Amino acid sequence: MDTLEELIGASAWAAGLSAAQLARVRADMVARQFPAGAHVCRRGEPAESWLGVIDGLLKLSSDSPDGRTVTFAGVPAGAWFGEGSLLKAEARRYDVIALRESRVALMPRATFAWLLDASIAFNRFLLVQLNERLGQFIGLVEHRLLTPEGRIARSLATLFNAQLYPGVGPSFRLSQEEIGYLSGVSRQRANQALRVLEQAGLLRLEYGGVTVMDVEGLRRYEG
DNA sequence: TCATTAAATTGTT
DNA sequence: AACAATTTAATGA
Repeated sequence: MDTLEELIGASAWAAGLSAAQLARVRADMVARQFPAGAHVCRRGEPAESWLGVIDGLLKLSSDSPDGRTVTFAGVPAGAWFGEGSLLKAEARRYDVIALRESRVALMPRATFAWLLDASIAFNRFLLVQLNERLGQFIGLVEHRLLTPEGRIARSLATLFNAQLYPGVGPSFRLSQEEIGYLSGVSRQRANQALRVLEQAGLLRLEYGGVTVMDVEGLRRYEG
């Protein structure tokens, strides 16, 4: 995607809005560009907006006290996130970092709150979104118990969640280094594990990307 | 269109 | 972490 307008057009929640509602949403939102490695949000910051990814790839992560980085989720283009902190009026619970150069759309909290009151379609969208995320986080609990193959399979399966990330097709531009960041393994180990998964017929590796052949297989993979 | 070069990514230790 | 090999993208003749 190239523009804020395109992102809105591709978003399920926008389809249910009236022309007038859409007009206000468009007027209130802004887009910002972040270079690779930059913080989009910092943990502990007050959450002032709902975020959508126009282009690029973000990760939601947190640094534990002992210095280890735990990644909760990768967020590809077309996805929206951050509703949890807005709904509870609390500080951001995680860091948001651009894994590659990315463009992000920001909806001010006031607009978000207004949509919540004004649109049933918007509420429905958030309900599904929150439910899908709950599923993701339940899966996260056992993430550390899995082999590197299992972790990567799990991370990819969540990234190819059609409900949360409608912009992600079967083949996706994603380097092995990025897969490593999302899965919590080194690039070297990611490279090794990815080829095991390819041998198992679950995905196909290409230069600079992957094609997922069997999402369910990845989700169920136990290594 | 082809050749050259730089940058990105992968494969391996 | 470092290094070599491979692929892609960009450039200019």
